[in-house]
Amino acid sequence: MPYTKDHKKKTRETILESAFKLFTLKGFEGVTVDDLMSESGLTRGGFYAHFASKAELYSESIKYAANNTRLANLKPDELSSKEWLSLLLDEYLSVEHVRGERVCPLAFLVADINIENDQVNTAYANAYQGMNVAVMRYAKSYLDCDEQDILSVTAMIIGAVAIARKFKNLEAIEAILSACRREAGAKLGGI
Amino acid sequence: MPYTKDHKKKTRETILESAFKLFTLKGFEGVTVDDLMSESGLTRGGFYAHFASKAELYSESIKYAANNTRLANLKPDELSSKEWLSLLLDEYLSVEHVRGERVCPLAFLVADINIENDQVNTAYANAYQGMNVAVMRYAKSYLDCDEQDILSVTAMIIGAVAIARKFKNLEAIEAILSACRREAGAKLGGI
DNA sequence: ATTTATATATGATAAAGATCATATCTTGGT
DNA sequence: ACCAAGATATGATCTTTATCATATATAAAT
Repeated sequence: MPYTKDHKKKTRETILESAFKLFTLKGFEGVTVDDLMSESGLTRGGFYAHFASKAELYSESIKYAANNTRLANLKPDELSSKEWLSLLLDEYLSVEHVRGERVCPLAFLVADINIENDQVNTAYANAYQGMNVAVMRYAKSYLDCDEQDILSVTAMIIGAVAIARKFKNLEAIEAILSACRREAGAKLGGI
Repeated sequence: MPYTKDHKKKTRETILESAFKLFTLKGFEGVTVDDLMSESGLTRGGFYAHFASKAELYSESIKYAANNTRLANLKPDELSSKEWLSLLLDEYLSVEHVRGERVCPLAFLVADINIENDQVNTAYANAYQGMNVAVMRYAKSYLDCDEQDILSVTAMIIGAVAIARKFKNLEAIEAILSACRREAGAKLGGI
């Protein structure tokens, strides 16, 4: 038995992290298998030992990222509901997020266009639903709101970040972000 | 002088329309020059007589579409401000829109990923600003609102449509659309 | 009808990139 | 130290596609 027991699993996760980073920044077609493996310190040869195809990696990386956000994995009671939501909005609607320093696939891949690929779209749709469930849970704890309120907030913040990325002008970016920060905060009980 | 005077201009517009349709449905990388020209009833040969590159066509098609929407070109007084905005929201947040039967490039191309291409991003950013100016003009006529209100509404409806496209389930699509329809209507003075 | 500038089509080129077949390396167990 | 299973690298292959060079078609003006 060569290599340590979970060496391959570790490598797989390294690739998933590279994939998440590169795909969110450049999109499915903007990244080659060579790029992905270089980013992981490897070469293209081993790739197919880990994933059946580039498309499979793409959808897996969305799932992986959705399950590994800091905010989704806080210890219970580490933050109050209001603090959690407030932090979410602050981080989501930040210039750093738009610049890609830490990213959410929902905003970055919202229209990366492999529309025909069910696997990918389903991964996206599930991640979006997951986000709404999380937000809803926190919001319900102190606010009288329904599912529609939450959907409209998440659509807005995802839209805001995706749109803001198109701008080079920092003022324009900040205008979009702060507008949506204000509205989303108001909608979530004045946070 | 062969061909009628504006034959080439007409052809150019035909290509722009095909480009708009195909790019919005399939994204930049999802469409080949052959596809574009076939859709226009032509072949790839003539393409470079009209556009310097595929990327140039892409940004031109965004501009073209932004200037040729029905709602942007209504005769003055054909609709009241409230009617105009209400129609915008209804059409924007419709299942038909999500299905691609008539599309807005802002929602469909929001993250089509040629991030590095300034020409393309600038065309997008300008189209977005144009949309906000139009919405603002109508809203201001009967409502006390600021630029932030408008930005948050446009970010929301663009985000909603882009996200909804990822879903196959009609109920999920309608849930997102109607949630945002309600919020956007409320934000714009209860339309 | 012929000419000819203009527009379009056909075929070639060349590069990129996903995937695969084969070779080589790694390291836990002996 | 050595072996072998497991992991990774190297070097094709084959397809797709943007772009270009060249040939052909079109129709306004004569």
